Amino acid sequence: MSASAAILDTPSEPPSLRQQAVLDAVLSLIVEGGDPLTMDAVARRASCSKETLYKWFGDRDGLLNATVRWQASRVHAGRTEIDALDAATLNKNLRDFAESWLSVIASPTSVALNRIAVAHAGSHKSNLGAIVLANGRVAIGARVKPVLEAGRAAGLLAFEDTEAAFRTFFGLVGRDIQIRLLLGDALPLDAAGIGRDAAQAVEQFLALYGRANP
Amino acid sequence: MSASAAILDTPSEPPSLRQQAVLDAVLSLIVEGGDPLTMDAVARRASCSKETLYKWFGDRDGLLNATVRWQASRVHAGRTEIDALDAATLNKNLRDFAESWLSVIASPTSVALNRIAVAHAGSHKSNLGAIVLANGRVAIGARVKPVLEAGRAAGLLAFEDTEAAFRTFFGLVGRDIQIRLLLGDALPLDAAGIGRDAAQAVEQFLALYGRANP
DNA sequence: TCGGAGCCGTACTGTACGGTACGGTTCGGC
DNA sequence: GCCGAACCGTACCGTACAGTACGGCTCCGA
Repeated sequence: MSASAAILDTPSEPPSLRQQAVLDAVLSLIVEGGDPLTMDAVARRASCSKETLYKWFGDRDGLLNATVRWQASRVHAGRTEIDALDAATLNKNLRDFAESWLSVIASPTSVALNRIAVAHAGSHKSNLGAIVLANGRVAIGARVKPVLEAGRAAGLLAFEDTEAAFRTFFGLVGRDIQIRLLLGDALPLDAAGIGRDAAQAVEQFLALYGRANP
Repeated sequence: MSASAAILDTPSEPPSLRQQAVLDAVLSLIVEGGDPLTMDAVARRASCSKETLYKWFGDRDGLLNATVRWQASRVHAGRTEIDALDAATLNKNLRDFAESWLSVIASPTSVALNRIAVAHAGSHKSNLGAIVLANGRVAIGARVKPVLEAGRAAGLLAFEDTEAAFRTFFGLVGRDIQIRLLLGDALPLDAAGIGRDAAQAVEQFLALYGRANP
């Protein structure tokens, strides 16, 4: 484990439109929470028969798997251009990453999906946790690290180990937010707050790893 | 929510020795993971009857609740003395906190218990998540913050908001570790590594918040 | 117009598990 | 030695839910 390909093994073909609708139904049920996610409930919500669910997704686990992948498939934001990196651009890029990451982990969908994956990781079989990890922490790492390295190449940052630098950044941004949300803490977090938090995290990161452009 | 008393409402009397043995059986089953925690399994492991379980703990939720509390009750480490705080002592105190916190979140017991609590927080009722939070993040906060404030009083640290400073410390120490472990990532983390990580986190924290003693 | 594929809705089966009931045993008080 | 309380082991009940079966509808291609 520990990282992996972007989408992770057993790619399978993408879901048809109807299947996407079913997966969206699953997502809506997951986010609503409350009653436990049953196949009956999914079939009812998606207006399809259970037989079809089993035909398309194999079993309950397969359905969850497909749902997590489906959600993951529409997160990946556009790649950022990184050349001619000056201090302001670096700062802005990092702030964007921080904001988008905070927005993601604070979203009800992310919280609900992570809860499912965490619970699943306990009674193992299948790799929900790995999928979530690959599309969360690992994906953002893959996008931030090139920026960090570009910053170093431009003489704006100083560090030895890119991974270590990224993990520090990750920690400064996320702090206790994700675990608190997962545990049900009602953490107030609006867009303005996220903006402020992101800016502070970047500032702190630059204080640790930045150096005046020589 | 958001913080709370040390043990959280409905204190009830402490479990008897026999009851403690039962709760330890629950813990061992939880940590072992694998098959889902059933009342039959608990009764078998603890060599007691299900009737007794229900008599003592009410229902499955009550048993989980008591288990989490029981585990929490034996974590609280001794209070540290904080007067005559010089730079070396502050450094050592923070490093101790960081190490002990990392050791906790990396322990199989913590991981398993947090998984249960996270899963529970989804389909709410009862406050497992709040209990875990109160005895984890909040408890360590309550112990670290006085040290931070003593450091500030001694002119070693500079910050406005103690809570904010602590959250930064928390983020620098924990980074992505807890979420990765919860999601089942096989993160290698031995005592030596924890020591190194803790030292680095403290160093970074002091770089952000420290100031030369005037 | 027909046949068949795909799917919906619903009814059904099997089983795992939470919770209860009860007989048998141990043990402390009298 | 006797009684009752606490508790163990096991059997039992009810239900919720994963997974299956099937009849009927729709749509498409021949």
